Amino acid sequence: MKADPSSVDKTRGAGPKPAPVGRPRDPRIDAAILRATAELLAEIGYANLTMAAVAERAGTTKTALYRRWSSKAELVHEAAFPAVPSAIQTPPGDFAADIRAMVAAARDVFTSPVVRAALPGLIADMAADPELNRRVMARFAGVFGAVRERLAEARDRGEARADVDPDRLVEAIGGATLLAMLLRPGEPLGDDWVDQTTAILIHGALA
Amino acid sequence: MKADPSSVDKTRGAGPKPAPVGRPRDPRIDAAILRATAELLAEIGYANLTMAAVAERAGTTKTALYRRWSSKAELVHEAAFPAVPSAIQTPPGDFAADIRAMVAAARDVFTSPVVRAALPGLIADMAADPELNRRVMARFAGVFGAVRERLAEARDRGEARADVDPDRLVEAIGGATLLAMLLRPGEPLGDDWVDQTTAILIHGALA
Amino acid sequence: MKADPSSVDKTRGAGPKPAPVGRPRDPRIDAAILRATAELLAEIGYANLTMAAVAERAGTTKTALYRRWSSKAELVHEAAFPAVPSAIQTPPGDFAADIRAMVAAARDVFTSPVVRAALPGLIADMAADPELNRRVMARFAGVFGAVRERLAEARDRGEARADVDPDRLVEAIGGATLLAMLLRPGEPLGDDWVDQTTAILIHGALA
Amino acid sequence: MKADPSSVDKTRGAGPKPAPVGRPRDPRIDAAILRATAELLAEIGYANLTMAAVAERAGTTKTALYRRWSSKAELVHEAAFPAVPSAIQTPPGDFAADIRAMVAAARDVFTSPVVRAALPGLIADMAADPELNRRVMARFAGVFGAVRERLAEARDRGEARADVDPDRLVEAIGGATLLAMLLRPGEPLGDDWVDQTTAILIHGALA
DNA sequence: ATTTAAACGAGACGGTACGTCTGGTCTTGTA
DNA sequence: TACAAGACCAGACGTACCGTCTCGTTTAAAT
Repeated sequence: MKADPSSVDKTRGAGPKPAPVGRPRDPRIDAAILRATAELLAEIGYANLTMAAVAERAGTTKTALYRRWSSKAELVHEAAFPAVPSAIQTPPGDFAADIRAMVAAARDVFTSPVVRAALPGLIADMAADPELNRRVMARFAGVFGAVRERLAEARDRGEARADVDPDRLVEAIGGATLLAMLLRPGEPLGDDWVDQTTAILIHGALA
Repeated sequence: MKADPSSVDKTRGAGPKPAPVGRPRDPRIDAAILRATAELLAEIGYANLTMAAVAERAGTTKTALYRRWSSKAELVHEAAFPAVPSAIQTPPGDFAADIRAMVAAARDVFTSPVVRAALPGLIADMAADPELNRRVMARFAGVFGAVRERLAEARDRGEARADVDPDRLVEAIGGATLLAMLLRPGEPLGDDWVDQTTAILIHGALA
Repeated sequence: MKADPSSVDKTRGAGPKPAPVGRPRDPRIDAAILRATAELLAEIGYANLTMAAVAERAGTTKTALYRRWSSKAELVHEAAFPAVPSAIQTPPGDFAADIRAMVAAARDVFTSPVVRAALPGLIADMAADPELNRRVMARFAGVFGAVRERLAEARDRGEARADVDPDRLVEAIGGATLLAMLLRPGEPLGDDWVDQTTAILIHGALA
Repeated sequence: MKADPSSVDKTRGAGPKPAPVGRPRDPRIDAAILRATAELLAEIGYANLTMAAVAERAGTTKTALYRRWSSKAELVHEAAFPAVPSAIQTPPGDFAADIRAMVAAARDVFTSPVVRAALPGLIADMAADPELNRRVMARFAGVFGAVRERLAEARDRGEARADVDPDRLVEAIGGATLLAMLLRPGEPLGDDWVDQTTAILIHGALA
């Protein structure tokens, strides 16, 4: 569905020369479109965002948008997740701190104004378009890998329970954050929320 | 937003008599619409479902739909959640069993074909419409209350940790299930998935 | 290509009852669209006329236009030729006067501001769409018949040459007028033009 | 409007030397474009002809087209009328034969497959663009002059009626042919058509 | 041999109209 | 009053084409 994969794998070493022919795309237009999309998402939300409005605010035209992204969903997911943190920013050696950092990181990503505005609509589009689903998920591959890695290290140190499946852990962290965001439209998730959620994920609900 | 509350609480005793005048609604039409909506959701998904198509399959017209539901979202959420289990179906006294039952119940609700097809679109609409959000959430009030109740009982018995916030627990259970459903389009969530998720929520990730 | 033939043959006696069901079309909208089209043709010409602009001026929407006419060309031909004179307005018995009347009538039709603006574009569309061609020509069937009739009468009286083919006569009258209109953008065709053209058609160029 | 007049009057002696510097144009490209335009006109018509398609078939690019012709209409009129006969091919001294030759010449020009396909669209564009109108008409200046000349000679010999205006005669000949072509899409105009039309223009319709 | 200026292939760009689709409302005639 | 049917408003959709512009490359003539 991607109109042009070049923006994804610009420097994919498929050959010695990609031989770019014809007028090159204006990178300022790419940036202006993404910025306009992010602004409009925060201002009017996903449902009210139109390609024409994005084009107008970016100072370009619909044609230029569709040359780069094949649909509103493709554009939005790139504008909403320009960079997903692929590494956990805490020193290793303390698994409890790792989990808290993961929860906080998930909270930070999901409650940014742009993501809050984009994600519900994106979820709907992803459910209807497997290819889009795959592409969005690819953005989070780094996070998933980092969780998996920290969990393996903690297990080696004897810090983590052996029966904890990394995918289940990701689902629990990400799912709790996602649902909390959806249930509290407009309200932030404070550090106390992070603490409470972390407590359950670390010690469980049982005494 | 509800066009007519009568289909929800037909005999709400607000007064002595609502004085029904004119031709009464044909209840077969209500049923046909809901059935057509559920079928189409499973077949073509939320985004491709149109009110006109629902009307056609139900053998009626758009007018009849809008007389009963004020919007596509209102119709779909009623077709997708005809009945949400409001009580936990396990005998009390075993909090671990309670949690597993909750996870399994969430899994059962979220992975039914109709809910799978409807929920992503509903999430998008709910994010844009607080009133709809409120109405859908009301359907789950019973579940939330049940979780809260069981947790309180378990805490009284000393079975549950005192610092477990019931809202966080609901978010973790529902969120993990929701995200798992979204991440595995078309694939079921088996009993092993329930077991693994339950393990984390009961004992936590730490050794 | 006609979106709905009902506006053409509203009372075609195909059966005892057409049984009109559903909300009927608002005839004021038909009139407003045709009026807006004629106005815009005269103001900005065929090429610059857009369906959206017609809809806006008519106080309605594009949907309503396309429900009635399947394309810009279909709409314009109906707006440009609301009524083509189907009879010659001179007393019979003088074939020279008949021809002059025909030339003057052709001049009147072709040099009206709306027809002047519409015809060039219509000619282009007709060449690309045989069905449209047929429909436009049908509007002139009455004129053609009238010419044929007057010619036959004149021949019976011995006034007209026996070898004059009626189709050739129509082509000469209409063609000369059409070309004169095309060659003089914006300029009128006066009575002297009618006299000169009539002279050739009556007496020929030879002495 | 002409992008570059060089293709029309390459050696216009406006100055001592135009001093052609830089890479000269490839004349094979001029030819290929005109041939591709003529072919596509005959195949898909004026409305469906796009500059991109012409470029592709000619094995070149849009840039090369616009370097030579400033618009689709400019290109088409040059492809459709590569050469208009500027003189009448009959021996002088017989005005009736002159007229028949003019009618036949008009028929030959207007019914060639390329002109048939191009003219309706050109008429539309000419009506909207006076400059284009002027340029196309200039191609027919020779024909007009020839008619005028023959008419003057015939009048001097006493063969032609004195009140015949040459412009009216041109309009009658050209107009009748144009309209006949438009009214018979795809059908040829035979010699009998020429005879019948000539008869009216020579002797008139009156007995 | 080098410079220069324009032609060339390729394709992005702004602009604009197209005809379609959907959501949700309104207006008929009939039951 | 419900109902079937379908017209209505409003507005986004994605496509297509026009004519311009900007690259990097090639080709001749002038230096």
